[in-house]
Formats: sequence, C-alpha cells, structure tokens
Amino acid sequence: MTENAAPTARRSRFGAPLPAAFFEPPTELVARALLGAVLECDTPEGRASGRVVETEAYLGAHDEACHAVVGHTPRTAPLFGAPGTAYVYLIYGMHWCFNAVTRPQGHPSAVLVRALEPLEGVALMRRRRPRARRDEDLTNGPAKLCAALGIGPEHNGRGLQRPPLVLRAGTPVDDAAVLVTPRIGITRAAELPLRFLLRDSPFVSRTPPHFVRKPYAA
DNA sequence: CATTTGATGTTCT
DNA sequence: GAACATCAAATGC
Repeated sequence: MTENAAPTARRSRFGAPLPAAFFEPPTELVARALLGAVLECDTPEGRASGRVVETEAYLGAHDEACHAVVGHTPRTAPLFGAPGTAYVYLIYGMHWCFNAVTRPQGHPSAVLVRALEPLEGVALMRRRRPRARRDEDLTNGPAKLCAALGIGPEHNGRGLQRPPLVLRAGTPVDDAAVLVTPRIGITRAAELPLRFLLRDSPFVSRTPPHFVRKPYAA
C-alpha cells in the first residue's frame, strides 16, 4: 500500500511543491514567479485547486502597506517565519485572505494571491460559493479564492510544501503575458507597481479604470 | 459600463 | 473610535 493511502495524501496531477528556497528572493520577484503556479487545498470535502493568475507583493517592515509595519505581534507572527509558509488573515471581519511568506526567516514579507483559474474541484467551489453566477467569479479575488478552496485560519502558519495546502510548480508564464499595476484596495504606498497579473486571463480581479497598467519588464 | 453602500469583527491608535 | 490587502447588491449612466 504505497499509493492512494489516504484521500489527503492523494498525488497531484501538477508539478512538485515549490521548495522553501523558491520564496527567498526579493518579494516582487517571487510574486512574478508565482504566476502560473498551482495552489491546491485538500479538505474532508475534497480537493480544490487553481492556477495563480494574479499576485501582489508586500515588501516588509518598511512597506507602509504591509501588515508587518506594526512589528512582531500575534497577528503578524507568521510573516516573520520561514519562507514558504502560509499567512492567512481576516479582513473586514468576514473574509480570509491567503499569502505565501517570502524572504529569509525574520524578514516579514509576503505575496498575496489575488486570483486563480479554477483547475480541480469546480463543483466543490460552486457549493462553497453559491452566489457566484459564472465560473469566472469563483476565484477572481483574494477572499473569493480562499472561500472556494476552503482556506481558513487552520492553515495560518503552516508550511506550503505538503498537504493540506500546497503551492506547486506550474506552467511557465512568458514576460509578454504579464501586466503590472498598483496594488488594489490599499491607502498607504498605493502608487507602487507591485500587482502582477496575466494580461489575457478572464479569471483576474477587476482593475480600477484609472490604474496604470504597464507591461512587465524583467 | 462605473460608482456607491452595507455587512461584519479584529487590530491598532 | 477608526481603519481595514473585500464582496455582493443596488443605483446611475
């Protein structure tokens, strides 16, 4: 019995888990590199996964928009942890959002995953998000994708290299397919171009009309 | 299409 | 007491 041992240990159809070293470089580079990766979440109800199509970089203790500006507190503790761990937080008292922690231990930075293209478990996602009318609305926002995949506080601080929550290597994304804009929904350091998205994906969140969209330059 | 508003509770000033 | 890395519904073009 070496295969199919348990539902939560099911093999993935996608790439290998991204190693901790993947998350160590400067956060804006990790945010760009995460486009095309696969985020996968196993729960007792089943597996749901999606391809990353939109991210934002939060650069650390000196980034006024990063939660770590307030220092090491119970809430921000996971941001100071090892690269490749999950930071899951509650926003507006009702929605969970998911980040992958970046940079070496003690450097509190992270990438917010803002949108996915659904891959596995679409029927499960529809049950979890009954108000989504179209498949494009299942995971096209940071709180929507957490609801659809079943990501919550139980995942906060966990490593992303093994189930239940895993980030896997995915299909490479060409620079020409990437657009950069300011980050969404923040008031401090709002002008910095740190949001990365796939130009032609119908699964990205809406870009405010006045935002500058520019091609990605490596 | 764009813009506004209400819901909800934790964190921080 | 205010702010908040949001969402969905409702209103105005």
